[in-house]
Amino acid sequence: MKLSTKGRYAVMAMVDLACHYRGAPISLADIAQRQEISLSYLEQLFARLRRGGLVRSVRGPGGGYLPARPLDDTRISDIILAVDEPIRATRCPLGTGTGCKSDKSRCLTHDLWDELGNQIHLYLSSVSLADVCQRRVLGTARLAPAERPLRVAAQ
Amino acid sequence: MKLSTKGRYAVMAMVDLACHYRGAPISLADIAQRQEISLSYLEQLFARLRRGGLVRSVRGPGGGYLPARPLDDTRISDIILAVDEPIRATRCPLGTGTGCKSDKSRCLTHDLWDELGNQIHLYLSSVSLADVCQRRVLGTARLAPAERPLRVAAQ
DNA sequence: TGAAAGTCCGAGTCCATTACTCGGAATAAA
DNA sequence: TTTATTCCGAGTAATGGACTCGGACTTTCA
Repeated sequence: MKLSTKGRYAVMAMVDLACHYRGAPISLADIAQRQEISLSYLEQLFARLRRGGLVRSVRGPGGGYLPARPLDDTRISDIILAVDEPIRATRCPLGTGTGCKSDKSRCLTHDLWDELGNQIHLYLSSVSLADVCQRRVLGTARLAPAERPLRVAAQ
Repeated sequence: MKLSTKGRYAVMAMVDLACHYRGAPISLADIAQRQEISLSYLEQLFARLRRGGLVRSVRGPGGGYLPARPLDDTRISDIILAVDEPIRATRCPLGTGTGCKSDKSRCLTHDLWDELGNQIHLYLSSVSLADVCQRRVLGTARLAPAERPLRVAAQ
């Protein structure tokens, strides 16, 4: 789970789309203007989102993009995963369950990064587009841990 | 809280230092060899760690670095904060409590990133160097949330 | 039927950061 | 006084992120 501004742009755009969606497709030009993101860059992002099955597209005048799923069924983690490359294999391959490059002894910090990745994924998959549109975000941190609505993705 | 490979290198080095520390200073050359990080790069990282008060240095032959504090008192978040630049002010200034650039309506995703930053900091400040050295890392995720030892930094 | 509004696609550019290298100075132990 | 180390600043190569550009394709509507 990589965290770049690219992923943030994608989330901003998806949130904009979700919040303004009233049944008709929404054009990238609109989103570009509202969110102050360049149109061409948005095109790239939405190409990935479409391939990831998060949005549907309609071509021609009056066309644009629509959410492909119910808003409370699209999680923030889905968006970021669709847009960002899987982490690049540096010295210590984070995402992969495999051991580290130095075979001799297992990389001491490996478990740490693994677990951090889990935590991030856990949080981001507990928040849906609907949550963000309805400003139901900040509350989660304030709840007692037990009542926190963590819908963890199986996996 | 930025997450770069730079911060990961710093954590790897600090963990190496902590785990091998037996009272005598440890030279960067040793760490460089064990962790396969270039010596000069380590020098840069440790310059920051020293300025951040995380390590002490001893010059001359037999010299090197020592942890400045007890191992269970140095949290992973301290290391990353010491090494990484504060997040650069892009369109939506994450760390700052201020509003977003577009004054008209508050950036919809702002709270989300804020909260994610909290979550990351929360986790990384709940893990100490001692935890990593003694492989007490993976356990935390398995605990029920209530028993999770979250020592949140005041702030 | 054709112009216009939109998506689609690939290539290329610019820039900041990362991950280094290099050279040398300061310091302290042997 | 040699040598092992930290310290410091400057420079550099490579990488990836954040775009731009040009043009194709698709569909609506006048």
